[in-house]
Amino acid sequence: MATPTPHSAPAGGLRERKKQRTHDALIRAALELFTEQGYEATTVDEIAEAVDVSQRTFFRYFANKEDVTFAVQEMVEARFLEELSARPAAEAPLTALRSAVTVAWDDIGSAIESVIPVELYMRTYQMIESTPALVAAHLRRSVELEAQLARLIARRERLDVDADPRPRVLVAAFSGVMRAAGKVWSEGEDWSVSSIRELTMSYLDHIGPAIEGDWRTRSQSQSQSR
Amino acid sequence: MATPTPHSAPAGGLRERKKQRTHDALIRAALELFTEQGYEATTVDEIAEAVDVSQRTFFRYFANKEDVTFAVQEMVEARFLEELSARPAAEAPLTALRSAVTVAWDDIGSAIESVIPVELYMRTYQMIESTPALVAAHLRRSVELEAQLARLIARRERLDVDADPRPRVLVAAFSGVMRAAGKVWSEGEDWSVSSIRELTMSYLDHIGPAIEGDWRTRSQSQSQSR
DNA sequence: GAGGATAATGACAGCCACTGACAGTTGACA
DNA sequence: TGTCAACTGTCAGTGGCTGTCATTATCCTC
Repeated sequence: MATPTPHSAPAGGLRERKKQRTHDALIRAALELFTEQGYEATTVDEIAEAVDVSQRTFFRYFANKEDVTFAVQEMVEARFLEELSARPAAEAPLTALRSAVTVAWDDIGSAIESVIPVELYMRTYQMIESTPALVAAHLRRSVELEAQLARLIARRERLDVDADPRPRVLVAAFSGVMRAAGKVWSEGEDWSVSSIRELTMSYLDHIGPAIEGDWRTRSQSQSQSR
Repeated sequence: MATPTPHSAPAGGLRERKKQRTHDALIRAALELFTEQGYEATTVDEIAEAVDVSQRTFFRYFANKEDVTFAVQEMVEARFLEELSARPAAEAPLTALRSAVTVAWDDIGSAIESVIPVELYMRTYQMIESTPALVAAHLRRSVELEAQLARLIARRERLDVDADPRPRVLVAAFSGVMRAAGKVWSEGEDWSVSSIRELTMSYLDHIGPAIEGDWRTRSQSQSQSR
């Protein structure tokens, strides 16, 4: 269903291209169905049928129902990691993380547009946050990402991840804050990219001050009422 | 299998006690089987059979296979929350969290001994950390706990969780650090309670300093090589 | 451009987690 | 002791996921 529209000539032979098309079509169909009628209410058979392949074929492309849900997310993460690696060594660790996030959000469109529209990605994100089974999967994936981040940060700072706990500690705090921002965004009403971008940034700004002890001298905090 | 040994007279009538016994027996059987032969390699039928009830009955006690895995964990968390609520208002937020953790670890025995030996709990913890499906579930549960913690902290500090991001940010960072410690412990060789207790404390000590920028002036860090 | 090697797919059977429905059993309590 | 309500077992069925094998489609070589 729907013309695949091969933008620029995709690499590889016919076999390769066909595979890519089925792969992307499965993602599109799955996310469309998930966001419309819910994750659990959608069966793998439905997805397969929408793309006109057998259920068995679906499982040859994706190890399980969860995997197809996070396929796009994975592309975004790859972009983020790439950007982080490219940050100048002079930047402080937290600053580098923050900058990489900024860049990742800024060109999310170009990173995924060949597969799905950004708007569907945003809707998917919201659906994930409101589906317990997917929240769990999302978190597990985050933890795996954290491990990579910690290694990257450690390398930048010429530290040994196993000998010095600081990279892991920083990354854990960073990720926690990112998740908190994502959750608040998903419960809000502004589903735009800029919205989550701004929210993320402001949350990151609190990471330092929030550790200190005397909160009774209320210094800042913008209203985040939902 | 095995005598249930009702220590002190458990409350309620016979029906109540019988239910409690089945409940605990299912947990024991499940954790024993999981830690011996692996989570995925153990079927619900096996667990039910070990306790001599039908599979259907298992699902009347636990919503799913995951739930039985975390039943004990839940008791420990309840203990932790209780302790946090009891901390004096004068303590700084992070200090209160840290103290509550200390206490929780200190009397973990008394909290769970009526159901399983601490040693089995420790083995279960390791199994969870090395089983992807359970890691995911564990994380989702952590997030739910975080929400409660944030509310508690906000109350202590007389803040509105929805208006001021700091409680959530602090708790996110705290939880991230706790998880990092738990993971490192599970990959190590010392399976004792004191071991994870110490590791947790030392990780928490890094939460402040790790945020700062200049890591090249290596100040501390004990060897955590595995 | 025919034909064999190889990769992708479909069809089918089967396992396991989980659920709904209904009937049988057992503890609670008048 | 009899009645009610709670608890349990049995059975049938759904959906995620896997192994196997025959079939189809692309690729590559001559």
